[in-house]
Amino acid sequence: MYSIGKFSEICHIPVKTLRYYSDIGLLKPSYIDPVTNYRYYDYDKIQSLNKIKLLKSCQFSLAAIKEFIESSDQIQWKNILEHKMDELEDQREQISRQIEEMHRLKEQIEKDVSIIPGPLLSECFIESRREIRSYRILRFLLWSK
Amino acid sequence: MYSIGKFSEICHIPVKTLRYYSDIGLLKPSYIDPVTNYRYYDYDKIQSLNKIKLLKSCQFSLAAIKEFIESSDQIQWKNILEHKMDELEDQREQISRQIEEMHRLKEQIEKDVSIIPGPLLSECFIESRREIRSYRILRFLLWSK
DNA sequence: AATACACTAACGATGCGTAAGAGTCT
DNA sequence: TAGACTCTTACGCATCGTTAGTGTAT
Repeated sequence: MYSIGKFSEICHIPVKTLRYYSDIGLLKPSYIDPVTNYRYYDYDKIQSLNKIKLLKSCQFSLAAIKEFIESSDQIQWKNILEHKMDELEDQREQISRQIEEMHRLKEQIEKDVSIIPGPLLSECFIESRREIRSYRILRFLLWSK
Repeated sequence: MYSIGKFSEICHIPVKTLRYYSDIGLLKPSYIDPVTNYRYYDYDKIQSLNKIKLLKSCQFSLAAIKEFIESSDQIQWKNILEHKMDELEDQREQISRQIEEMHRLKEQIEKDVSIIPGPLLSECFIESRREIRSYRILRFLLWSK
């Protein structure tokens, strides 16, 4: 049985996090002293925590992780993993698009920092209801007060 | 001058968001009726909002966006963009790693769902202080109660 | 007795969504 | 006057970090 501090050390996880997991019922201590309320963790809680850390590293929410642990429906697992993988791939694509956008923006800014063109406001207005495409306008948006 | 509802429509942004931006001083209404507290927005606030949306789409926090708008130091901009791009690239890499991990995990689960090996607890313990590499153990962690 | 360790309670951060209840515009 | 619109206040979410004040183990 480890005190919360020892267990925290062993698992490389903040004490506060352990207390939080205890509070939300995600990882309950093996024993809680009824007098002092001190939390104590058994050896096999280490693997429970590892499971949580693994799922967290795959971006599952604590609520989802809790569900998984409580109901270990084997067929669900595959679906869940696949769904999460799709999500992650979407995220990756989106980030790629953001990076591209920033590249273009940076190039524009590097090319002529000094010139601040004044596009028609109506143009801005139109752009506001579509995707923003013109980097002349982008730059304007960024540099105008 | 647009009411908050009209402005929200024009800019395709929730009313609540506008109120929030107003509260934190990110996008102040052009005029606030001192009696009713109704917010009214001028035409040129559209571009201000576009600027915010652009920066938000690049994952800048509202606090950061506020700083940018308030202090338009031209040289800073390049650094900020570059720094943010690095951040985004790190994020993308991390997601890629997560996807890979999940692929392997899924394969393992598909290969033999029924077999739940029991690795030594000491092995788990060792793994807990390094990166988790063994997918035999991973699977164990996932499937054990 | 000193010191490290543990406890609870509560606020902070991020960016709004979602009521609830009341006043205002047209 | 009805109905749509707007206001403020406050809780909720996710995951802890960070005090603050107090009790406990060694």
